[in-house]
Amino acid sequence: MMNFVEELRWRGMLHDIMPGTEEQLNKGMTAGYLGFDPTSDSLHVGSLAQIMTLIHFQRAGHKPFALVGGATGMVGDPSGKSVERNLLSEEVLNHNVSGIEAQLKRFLDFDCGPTSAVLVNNYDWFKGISFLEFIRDVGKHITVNYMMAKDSVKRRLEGETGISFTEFSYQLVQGYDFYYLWKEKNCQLQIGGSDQWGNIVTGTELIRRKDGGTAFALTTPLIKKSDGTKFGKTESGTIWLDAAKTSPYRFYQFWINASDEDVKNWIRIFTLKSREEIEALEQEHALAPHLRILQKALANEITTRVHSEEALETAISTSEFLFGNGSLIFLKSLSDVAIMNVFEGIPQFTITRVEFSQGIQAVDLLAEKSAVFTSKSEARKMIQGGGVSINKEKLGDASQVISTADLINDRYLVVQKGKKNYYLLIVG
RNA sequence: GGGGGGAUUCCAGAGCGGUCAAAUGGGACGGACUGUAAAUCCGUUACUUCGGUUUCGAAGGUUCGAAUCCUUCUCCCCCCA
Repeated sequence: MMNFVEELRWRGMLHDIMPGTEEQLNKGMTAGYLGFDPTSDSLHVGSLAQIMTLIHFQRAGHKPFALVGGATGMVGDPSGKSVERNLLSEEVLNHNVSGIEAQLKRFLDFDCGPTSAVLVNNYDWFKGISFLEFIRDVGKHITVNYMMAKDSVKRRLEGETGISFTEFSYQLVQGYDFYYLWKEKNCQLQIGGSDQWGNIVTGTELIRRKDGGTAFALTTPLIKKSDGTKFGKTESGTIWLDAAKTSPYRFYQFWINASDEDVKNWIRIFTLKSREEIEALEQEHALAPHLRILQKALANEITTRVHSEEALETAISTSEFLFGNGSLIFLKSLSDVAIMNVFEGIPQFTITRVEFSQGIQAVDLLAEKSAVFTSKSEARKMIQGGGVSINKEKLGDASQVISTADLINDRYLVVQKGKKNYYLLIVG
């Protein structure tokens, strides 16, 4: 059985750990939990690091609880926030909780005997607790002085905007989660991101003061990018785990585009590859960096885990088609639905078949019938500059006539403005 | 209230009667190179049926001809009260 803490340590996934935690884990199977915030109906690549932590936890022979914050989500965690958050409606929250639960089920093993993962929603135990009960049974054990000393609270007290009682009490609510799971499920460890340390410690403190019990804490570092920008975001937005929000192709591209510097950290965090495997890959990568061996290894494993083997293959062939010398044969082999998938998020224009049937000059097609270009001269200039391709073939002449014979699957035309700007023209 | 300066094509900023669709720099976009990177180099950067057409704060005027001269208006900035 592997040593969980040691595993996190070499992967660079350990930020802070409470004394005694490692000893407890080495004693034998320990139950631990990690909470997910239902601020959206899907998890994103940022949450993926937490999921990986739980996967390692289970692989190390421990019992993971994945908690979805149906209750805490109603309150709002002030950690890392400089202003008061907007409350989500119950309806949205329920929707988000079920979306996240469905995703979490993919990653952990829920049927493997004693170390089976368990999914819990803190709303289940909070819904029965009255306000008076809570402030008598929980609030009594923690002083306001203690709560105010927390960084997340302190910063808000010093700031201009202040903090509502609701967000102020958040740490108690999360602290009670830990107490409840400790008491009812023998859950002795809470894992979280480094910003959660304060909240977790309130939990261990509550367990100590209320029942004289011992519980442990472990946090993972914030994932950084070498260029200083935020991890998990691109120009086009957050990278979600939900295929409907971020297509597997985009997801795959996100990892493929990792810089050499970042990929060395990320491959440790987001894959289950062993130290030896990773070091071997790194050596191979160093010999031929342009092959992007590390990025590919990372993207392949993670796309398969989050989506599927088939999704990965489509993502690879899509990437080859769009960036490499991928051929039209790939596109021609796809169904209409699959084509729409490949071109998801790419500007599309529809042209009537009548207009198209007698043939159309390239300039008119691109500037008049579609909005690839805003004017004909612009289109003409770029064609002359060698910057426009139709169906992967460079357009040599602006007056070239495009007709039905050029269509892919008798419906589509793939237009490229420069290398990276794709447009899909659909003849309908 | 008095005096002065300015408004130019995405931005900054030249031009001061024809040779100006307007220098130059930046940005953006394309090409080459490359690792779907950075740097570098090259090109494009009002519209067009390639004949022309509409642009230089707005409206008028002078002139064969105006971004450039005159008048009025609008808006900015500075100095003195």
